[in-house]
Amino acid sequence: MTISEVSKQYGVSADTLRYYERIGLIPPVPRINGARNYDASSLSWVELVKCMRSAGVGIEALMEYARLFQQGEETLEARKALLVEQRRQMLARMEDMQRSLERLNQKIENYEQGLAKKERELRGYQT
Amino acid sequence: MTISEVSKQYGVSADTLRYYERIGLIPPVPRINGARNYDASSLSWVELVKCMRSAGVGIEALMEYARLFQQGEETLEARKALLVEQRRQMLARMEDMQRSLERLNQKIENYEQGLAKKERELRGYQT
DNA sequence: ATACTACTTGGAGTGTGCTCGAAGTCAAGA
DNA sequence: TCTTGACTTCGAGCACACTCCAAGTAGTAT
Repeated sequence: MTISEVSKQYGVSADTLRYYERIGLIPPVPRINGARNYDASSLSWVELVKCMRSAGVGIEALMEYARLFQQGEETLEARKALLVEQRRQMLARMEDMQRSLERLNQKIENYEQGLAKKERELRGYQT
Repeated sequence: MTISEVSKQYGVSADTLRYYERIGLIPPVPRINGARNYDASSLSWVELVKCMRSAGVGIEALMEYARLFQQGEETLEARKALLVEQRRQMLARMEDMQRSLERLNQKIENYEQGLAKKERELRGYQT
């Protein structure tokens, strides 16, 4: 799969795909005549990175994960610990957002009440 | 309330508080001898902005909200529409995170199984 | 052979959101 | 009166995560 095909398929720009590989966030993608040829393994990396990035996981953590991965089996524990820590942070962010969402809902409700009140007043003038 | 007190209370740096006011994200804070003296109204702005920023609402949207607010009652509808749109985006982000979280949970579970298997193998060698 | 297209690398540039430094003002305490 | 400390403004600088550009190469179609 060429880089532009991957770009379309996953909604990640070719520049970003090259960037991710360059900084070691995705392990080296196999080449044909120098051009990237994404295989199943590379694609699963792309998918993972896209998924984690969209959930707010930092580049730094994903770099570390890819680095550990390429060091082999002895890093299984460390990788798991990294993922668990990222999950903890993700949950914290989600709880934060939940609170903000409730606050936002409350605010919108206030506006609805305010607007309804205003409308009643206007009707009062008209009728 | 002085800027440093607000900073401590809300966990937002004084620089950031000045920045928010400067770009119009928080309406002008009353002064005493030139120094900011946060009143209840300013504090509620700080709290709102902190809450929304932490949930990923962009500076641009909050600037627009503050701008509308300062234009008075005729912008009630527009303000509500803005909040509703931000809620929509916030929900979308949360759903995205939910999916990522599930993916992460699955991945962690895989590691747990892999590690358990490895441990069984090791025990096998030992006993 | 020539042109076209899609790819390559390396490095510089961009947008967002702060964060810091310099130079100055003001009120309180020694 | 002098110093100390907290504040002020303005503008520059920084971190993160891309995004773009220039110059070059390799396979394909005419």
